[in-house]
Amino acid sequence: MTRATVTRSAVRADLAARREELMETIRQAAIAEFSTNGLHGASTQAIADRAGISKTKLHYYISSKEDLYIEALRHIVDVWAELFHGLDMQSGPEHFLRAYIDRKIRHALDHPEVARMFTSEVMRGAPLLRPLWETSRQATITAATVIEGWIAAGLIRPVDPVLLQFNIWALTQHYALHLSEVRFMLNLPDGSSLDADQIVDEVTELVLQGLRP
Amino acid sequence: MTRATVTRSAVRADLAARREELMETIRQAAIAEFSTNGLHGASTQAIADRAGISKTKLHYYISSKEDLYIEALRHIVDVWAELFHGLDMQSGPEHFLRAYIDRKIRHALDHPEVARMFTSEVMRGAPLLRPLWETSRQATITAATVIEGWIAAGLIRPVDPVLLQFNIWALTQHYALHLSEVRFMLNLPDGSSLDADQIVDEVTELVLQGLRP
Amino acid sequence: MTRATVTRSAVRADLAARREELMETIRQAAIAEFSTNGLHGASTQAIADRAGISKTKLHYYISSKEDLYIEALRHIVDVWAELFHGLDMQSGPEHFLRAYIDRKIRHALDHPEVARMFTSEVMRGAPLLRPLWETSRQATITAATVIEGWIAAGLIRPVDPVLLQFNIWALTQHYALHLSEVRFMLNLPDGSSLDADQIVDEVTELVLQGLRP
Amino acid sequence: MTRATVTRSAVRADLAARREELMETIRQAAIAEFSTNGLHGASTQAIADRAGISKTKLHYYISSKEDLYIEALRHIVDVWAELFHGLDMQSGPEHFLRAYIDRKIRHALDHPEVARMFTSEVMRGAPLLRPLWETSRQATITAATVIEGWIAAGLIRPVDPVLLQFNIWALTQHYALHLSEVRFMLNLPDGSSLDADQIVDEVTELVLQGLRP
DNA sequence: GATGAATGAGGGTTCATTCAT
DNA sequence: TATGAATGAACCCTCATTCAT
Repeated sequence: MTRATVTRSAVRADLAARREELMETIRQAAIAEFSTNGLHGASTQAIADRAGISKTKLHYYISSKEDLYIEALRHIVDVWAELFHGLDMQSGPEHFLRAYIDRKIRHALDHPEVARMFTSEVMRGAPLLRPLWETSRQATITAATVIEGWIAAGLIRPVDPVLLQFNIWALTQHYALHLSEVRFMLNLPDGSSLDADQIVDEVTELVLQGLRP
Repeated sequence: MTRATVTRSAVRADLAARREELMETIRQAAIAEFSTNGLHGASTQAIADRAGISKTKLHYYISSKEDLYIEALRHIVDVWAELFHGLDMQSGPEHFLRAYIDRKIRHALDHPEVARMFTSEVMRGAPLLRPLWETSRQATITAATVIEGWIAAGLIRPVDPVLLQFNIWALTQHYALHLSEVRFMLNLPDGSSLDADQIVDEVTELVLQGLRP
Repeated sequence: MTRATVTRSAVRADLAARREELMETIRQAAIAEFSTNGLHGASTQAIADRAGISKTKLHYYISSKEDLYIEALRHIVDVWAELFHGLDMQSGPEHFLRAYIDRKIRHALDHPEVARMFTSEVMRGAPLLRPLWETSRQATITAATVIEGWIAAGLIRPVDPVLLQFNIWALTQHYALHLSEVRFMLNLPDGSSLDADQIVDEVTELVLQGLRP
Repeated sequence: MTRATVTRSAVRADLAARREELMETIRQAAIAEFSTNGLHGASTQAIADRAGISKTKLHYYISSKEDLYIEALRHIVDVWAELFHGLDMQSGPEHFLRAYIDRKIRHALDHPEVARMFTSEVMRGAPLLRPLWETSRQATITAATVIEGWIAAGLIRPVDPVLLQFNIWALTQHYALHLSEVRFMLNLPDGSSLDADQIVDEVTELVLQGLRP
């Protein structure tokens, strides 16, 4: 390799890194805006402002608002899938559910915009999320089978294995979605964060006790 | 009263009735649009279309989009308050929770747009809902006191009385908010309705079992 | 009819008239712009300026730029069809062609933008004109039959009856399309009009002599 | 000359050739786009796409869109001048006109974009073509003198010598400009080519017969 | 010579709202 | 009460062009 080649490829790598960094900034800004105002309610101007760039520059990096929206959804789905990679349902209901609920609630409270954007899309009827959902459906079915195994083994009482998943999902997402309501009812100041430990505890106990055979 | 007076006041009453009827149509249209696209994403044109009137006529009957939004929120809060008027917490946890969960889930599944618009506003930080929330906060506190009584009486195991309310809220709202997701995961057709009986059962059992002392 | 009814319907008629007048103004402005810059090159701002209204107002009266363009094309096709309603091919080639060429050239020179917008669309491949062309095709076929009759009767020499129509079309449109070129080559000032009489004469003679059996 | 010099100048010549080749590609792409959408309607992006290069690269090779447009016009004018270099009007009207019409129509049908771009500019009023037109005007005047000689010699009937040129121009350009219309009226498929022989024949006969003394 | 990044101006169109009758 | 007309601001996005390397 000549020195020029080295330099050039180094420059190229640098450009790619810069670009990726900016794309990440844009994605975060987009998720924040979309989670607050929805696809139609969010403006590219607001996203650009939040990302600290001009609207023109934003449009240089995305192909369209809808595309950015879809890309963000895809990102969310990927991140959630990754979040539970290490968890093993074979370890039994108690161990698994403790770990799952813990991880899920903490992640939701750390990134409430993510949960909100997702729910916002689902509330619209999920027209743009649907193409990305097949994997989730498979995962749901697989999990249902395992849960049925738990029931058969007498580890938990008989429940509908799919509705159980929805119920846990509801409990673990709720605090991120309704942060403003929870804060208001608890008389907490606006920017304050909730007591994640306590929420994890309460939800975990409710579920585990609720499933006891 | 002269005959003319009678006639005139009858006409006036008729007009008022017509007006109220139209306002109700507009409110429903507004809730449907706001629940789908949020405050910023919903257009007065779309609301007018849904209500079957012209945009100009819509604006003749409302003072502004935001005002219509607030009015709809107020309506939602009122309806929910009314929904639980007959329920008596003094009847004990089991009886009360069975009735509450049943009524709440069925109402949510019958009017999913209502739950969605509410959550949409909450996810935004509830800027316009806050002024209407004081009553709810009082109700939450009152309910917490009753729950603490249940705990003291050994009717349920010790839990945080406010988080319990949130958890129940989460479980009873979730199916209305995430209808499209639930349908997708269960492979149900698009317009289909869920099995309310089953959901009520599963949620009720989870909560009651989860609270057993 | 009550007086109020009279007044109201009079007002409505007035509004309709105003509207039609404005639509005509807009159409003329549109044809002028489209003939100069084509569909893509013309801006709604320029059309609005030419019509003496704001861009917003223009968009209140049209549904889209493309729609306005199509509407203008339709108008052109209709006007041309009407232009030759009175002419009777049964009167024989000489009489008919004299009248046709005369009317066509004068109309083209009086409304050169019309001919230009049409040719502009045809040069693009006529994607938006095509749906409006079926009638013209039928008319071309009908005319071809009559011309074949002329040939059979020995009134004109044998020619291809469709190409003859194109050739006449070419000769009668050319001066409107290429006004600027003709003016330049003849050293005429910019706004000047051509000697229609002379052009009609020269073209007529060329065609009639050219067809002599 | 040293060997290094040879090499260097060879490289330079190669570069120049490459450059000229690319410029030709760009010019063709430009003519195609300008002929379809006009100066304002054509985008440098579309031209770059058609030329198979990036927009940035295109702008590296041209100074501006308008300049490219002018350069293309100049090219067209030059090509047309060259096209008739070999033709000698002194050979008399029949021989000359047969050759001219033949060459003109075939060239137009082979390069319809060229004829279209030219007419597009003329229809706009030829603002950018005018500076390139002086030579054409001289040629027109010269040709008119020759034609007047033909008339004086009784070779053709008396006609206006300039309008005759326009009429021939009209007939020989028309089929290239209105290809889509001709195809439609003749029910020919979209990409099909016309029967050049027949068109040349028909136009030639019309003109020669039309000029017979 | 070549290329990714950037930009101010402008593209068509819709917005919530007000005006005029 | 009701409605067509009108509007300034904002919408998403593309434009021709320049910058920086």
